[in-house]
Amino acid sequence: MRNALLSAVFDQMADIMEILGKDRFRINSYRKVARTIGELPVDAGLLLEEGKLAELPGIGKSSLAKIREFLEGGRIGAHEALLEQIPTSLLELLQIPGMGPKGVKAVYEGLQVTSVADLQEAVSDGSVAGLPGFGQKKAAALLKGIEFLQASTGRIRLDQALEAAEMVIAHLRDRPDIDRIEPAGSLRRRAETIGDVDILVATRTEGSQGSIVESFTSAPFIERVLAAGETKGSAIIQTETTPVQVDVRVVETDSFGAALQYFTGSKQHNVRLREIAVKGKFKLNEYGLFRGDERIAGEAEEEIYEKLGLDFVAPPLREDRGEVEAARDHQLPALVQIDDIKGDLHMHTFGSDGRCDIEEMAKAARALGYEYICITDHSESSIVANGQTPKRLAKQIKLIRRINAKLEDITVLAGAEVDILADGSLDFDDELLADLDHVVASVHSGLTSPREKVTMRTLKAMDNPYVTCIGHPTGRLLGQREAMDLDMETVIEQAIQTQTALEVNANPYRLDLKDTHSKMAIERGVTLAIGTDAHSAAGLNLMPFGVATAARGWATAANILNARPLATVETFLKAKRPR
DNA sequence: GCCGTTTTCGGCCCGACTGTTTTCAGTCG
Repeated sequence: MRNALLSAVFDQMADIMEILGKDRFRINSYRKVARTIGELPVDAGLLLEEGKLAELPGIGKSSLAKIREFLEGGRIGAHEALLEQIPTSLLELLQIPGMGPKGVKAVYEGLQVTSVADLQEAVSDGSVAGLPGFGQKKAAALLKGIEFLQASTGRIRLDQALEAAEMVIAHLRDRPDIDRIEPAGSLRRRAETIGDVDILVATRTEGSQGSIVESFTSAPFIERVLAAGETKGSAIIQTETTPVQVDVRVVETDSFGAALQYFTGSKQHNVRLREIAVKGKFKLNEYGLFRGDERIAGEAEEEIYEKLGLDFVAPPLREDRGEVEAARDHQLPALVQIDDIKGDLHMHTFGSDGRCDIEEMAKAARALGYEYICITDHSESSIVANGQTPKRLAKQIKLIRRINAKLEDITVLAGAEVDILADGSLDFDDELLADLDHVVASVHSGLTSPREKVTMRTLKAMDNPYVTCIGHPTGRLLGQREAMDLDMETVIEQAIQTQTALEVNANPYRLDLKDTHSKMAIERGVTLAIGTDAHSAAGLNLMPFGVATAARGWATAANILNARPLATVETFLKAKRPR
């Protein structure tokens, strides 16, 4: 999609202007355009044609002209003019922790440093430490920063972030001087990937803040301490799978709510709130909401919103994607929650590449309080996943029926995850599919094909009267594989026309549909199915990641197929079949 | 560069930590 590229160009223009020392408000507006375009669930070119691009907040006349220039000619003159003013390699330096635009400018102008390698050398020979504003410590910190950058894998997945948070919380929890301890930041908002993990701690014990920070920075799992002050500690910790940066902030209990609000973000959401505060002659910071010197809210997060005239905004919505206006107008959705989920319609067993049998999955699902599950093993052409032949599937269907008759308190549906082949046809014929209760159709190969091709395959699969859901629609694997270039508008339209559900795959590698696509689908009236794609009984526990992603797409329980009782689900699954 | 139930001009969110400094700039979130 061109959006990502266009967004990167605006960000790069902002980066260059920062190094050049241009007006920061102007830079901010470029950043805002970059973010708006980057988050669009549909192609910017489409919106441009429809004349809707200029309606987006933060996109004015000048930005619109640049966007048009890019979409029509693949370039922006202003961007190229900026690029001519500095060596492009300088932009890499901005990635180094501790290196900002001013620092980049200083090493460039003072030492002719233009790359990370140059900087490393300049630190080693002592010349960086001699620059005005720099010194020995700063130089040493930069070297560490370069090492970190080179070792880091970038953003981490939700499950990895959760693991890091749990390690830190378990380490601190037993201190008697801690009243409350909770993850904040993008982890609390359940964003699809996490930069660093924020943990917020409340204490009412006088003078114990520094000691709490200290007990964090001296924990056994700490790899390197980045900063340690009276109220904030920052460190790299080693989890099972990856190093993670964790920030611990300690506040007094009576400002915990304000701090939780503040540190949960997002940054854009908070900016909106502080703007509202300023207009109402208040001041909002992490210590509370103030009118003059008087604190009028702070201990509870809910109070902050209430005093600002807003309904409480659940953390997954805090992205400045319309939630502030909706909170003001009392139009926020009642978000789907994990307790709404009544079943799981996507899982694998020994039948293909799962590691448990049908009964084990059913019992684990029952322990989760589910009414029903559906077994959806792979189809024949998924050879690496030990996909089932038609014969094996026919046998499995009988087995499922037998087990279902035996089990109490839970219904096991028979299904399959059927490959969508290169021409859009399916791996099983209709006769076999007709024997199933639920058919998840998924693309597993040729994900890098052009937009027309991957879209055609998906649309054609939905035309099949037995396909009840499209599994992990874009096929992305976070940090590993790009999403297919699906024409999501058309896919969503087809999902409505054919009464096919779209999956929100709950696996933290996938989260597919992602939040913005889920939102778009829900706005058009598509039914979503949150599936874990579990390959073992433990995999069923991934459901909360899917629920959070759907909630980030503004989903209510009514939008979610598997939040409905079994009878209603069965009606949906039969709706498109020939009668 | 964007934007307007106080504005088409004059604003545009807030504080902690660090290191280099004698009062603060840069970076980060």
